Amino acid sequence: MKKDNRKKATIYDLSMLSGISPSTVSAVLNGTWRKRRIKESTAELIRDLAEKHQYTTNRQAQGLRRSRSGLVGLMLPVYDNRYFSSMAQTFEAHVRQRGQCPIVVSSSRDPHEERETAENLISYSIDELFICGATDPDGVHEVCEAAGLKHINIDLPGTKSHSVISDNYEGGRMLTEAIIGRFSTGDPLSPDELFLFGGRNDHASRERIRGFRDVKRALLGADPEASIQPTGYSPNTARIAFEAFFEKAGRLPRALFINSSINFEGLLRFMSAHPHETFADLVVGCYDYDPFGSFLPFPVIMMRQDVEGMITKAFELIEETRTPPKIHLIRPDLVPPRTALTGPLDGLKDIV
Amino acid sequence: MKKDNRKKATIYDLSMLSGISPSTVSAVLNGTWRKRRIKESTAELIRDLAEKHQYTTNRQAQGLRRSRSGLVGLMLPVYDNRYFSSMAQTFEAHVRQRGQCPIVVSSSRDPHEERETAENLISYSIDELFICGATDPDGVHEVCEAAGLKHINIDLPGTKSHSVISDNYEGGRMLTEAIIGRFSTGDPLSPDELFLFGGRNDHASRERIRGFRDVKRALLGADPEASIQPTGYSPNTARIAFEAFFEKAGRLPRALFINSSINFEGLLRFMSAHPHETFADLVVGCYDYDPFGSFLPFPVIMMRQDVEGMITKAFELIEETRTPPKIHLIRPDLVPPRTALTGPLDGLKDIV
DNA sequence: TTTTTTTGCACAATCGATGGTGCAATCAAT
DNA sequence: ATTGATTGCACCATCGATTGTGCAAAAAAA
Repeated sequence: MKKDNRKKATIYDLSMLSGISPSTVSAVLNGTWRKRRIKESTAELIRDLAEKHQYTTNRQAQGLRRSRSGLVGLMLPVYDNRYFSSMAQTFEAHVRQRGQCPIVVSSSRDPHEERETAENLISYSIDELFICGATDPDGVHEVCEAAGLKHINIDLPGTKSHSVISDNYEGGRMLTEAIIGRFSTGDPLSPDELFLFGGRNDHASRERIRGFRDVKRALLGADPEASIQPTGYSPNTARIAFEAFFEKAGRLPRALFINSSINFEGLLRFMSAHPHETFADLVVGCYDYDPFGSFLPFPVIMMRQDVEGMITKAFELIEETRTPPKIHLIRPDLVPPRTALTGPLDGLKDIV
Repeated sequence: MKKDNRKKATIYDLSMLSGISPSTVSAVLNGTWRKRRIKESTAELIRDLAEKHQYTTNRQAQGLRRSRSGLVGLMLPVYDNRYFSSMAQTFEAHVRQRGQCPIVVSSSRDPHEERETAENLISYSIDELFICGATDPDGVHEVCEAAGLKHINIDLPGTKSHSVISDNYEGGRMLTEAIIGRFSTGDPLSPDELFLFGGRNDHASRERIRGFRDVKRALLGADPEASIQPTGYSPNTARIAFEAFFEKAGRLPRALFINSSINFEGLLRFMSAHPHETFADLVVGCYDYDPFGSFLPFPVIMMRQDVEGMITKAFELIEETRTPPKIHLIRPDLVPPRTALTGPLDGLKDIV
């Protein structure tokens, strides 16, 4: 059945076998054959032959010729948390639906690696690049621009191309309000009992902090400078910050605004070193949603960023290259404690 | 500074500009120039020119010529849980360290999509394929074999190529023992109070179930057939199973062996519909580790599969194509409740 | 000085698919 | 029967990089 195993059949093989020219074979197999006035019967013949020999087009060659590869890139800071992994999952679904091939890579929040990654993807002639959570979106923009590659920022905005991001200010407000709302009027929260941990000096953090402060001042009347503790996006630096606070104050604040689920993992590390009682009256608000995080032994309010909405909008906006760069805000959703939301996985078939 | 923006420089451009032949330019830029006896000064000249014009090699062309692309593929069932996302994260680190480009795609546990995905990746001339958690690894093997592509199974084994998987039997045993161990001799667990939920009829589930039953019989003296409830790998089918059980029995079992963190999400969904008290005396053992899952309000014992170990072994074994297919077992680790382990993210720099 | 060896590079074919162009053969119109 | 239009396909250059081969010029050996 199989002729020469090992090596894939090419249009030249099919050409030899059928006595039809390679260009005609190509036209039949890539769908442009009607335009080229190829006979139906000829097309039929070639299609059968292709099927029989399990022909698949060599995309490297195709990409070289067409100078587009069918690859669509997503650059992520990291994979390993539910926000970014659902980003990858959602992105992939969209790309595949368009008949293209998703290629997801991470760049570790390192501006230099971000540029290198972009260069690297470009060398594969990807057709579009979605830049998610980049530390230096404008740097990546330069690289894309120089290569004439369509691109768009997600999660963290740039100034030189369109961006689709969460409405972090509103999200910060909503989350802060919700945290404060957990405390009864009989036992109200004082301004120095609500702290924000995590994040760094990026657009998202700044906006969330702005929302946090505005609401805090409005509802609690004050907002001591010390109540903001940016720790970067790493579990460990967050853990250290919690430990330091605990060391100094003898306890955790009653209420915490945690700037990302990654930082929340820092709290977990802290928790593992301290008894349950330490968290008896704790209320946590966390930016980012994690289903397991929502069910911890203390109330955890989470902000679910609308990943589906962001990706959808990004696919629209990436086509629009003429208008000046704008930032498109997508509203995140407040998730009350003990809530298990459905996610991108729910779209899949259940096979038992 | 920039000459002709928009289009990337090629070796032909550099050739024109320098008056040196394309082949020499190519040799210099791909490192084979010593072998070709190119003068050091010529090489220098070309390298400078390349730098100045931001030359990067067109990998499509290179791949076409060399018939290898520098792409290494990882096929995942899904992204969106901590097991698979850490798999992606770890895989990516390994591939990049080898100077290649990772390309991660998911295939939704659908045998047909698995094959199509493999075909698709092959059409991009990927150099190797890591097949993770495939429903039909042997089907994918066929496709790879026909294309002469090196490949290896991870997480779920095939019979036709090497496989690196968790020691699911031992893992199942360890987890079951640990669950039973949580119950004091004063209030021992009876055989009909320990149930296994989740998974399906795949190698991993079968082995875990085998371990579960062996330990259960040994320690509890019996193992009613009904205590195994495979639900497939979806949160929702698991939720339904928990609801059904609760409906019938009026309560949950005191002890649960949950076959994957995905199924654990089904328990979360169940939890959100029931008050805290329902889970007051629950003990859960979950195959897969999720840091947040480890801190739920009841004791959760988790099995952390050694992703780093599996990937490392897989990279070794994928080279070994002569020996008959073997299954390599990697021992997973038992994670006690309230434990926050470090993960692949901890390797990254902390930038604040 | 002549012959041999080495150095340094250019030439051209090739990887597989694409698409502009050209040209017979068939068919229709005059 | 002649001209003109249409059909059906083959030819060939091209995308950018790689690599086997060939051949002058320079250096070394005779």
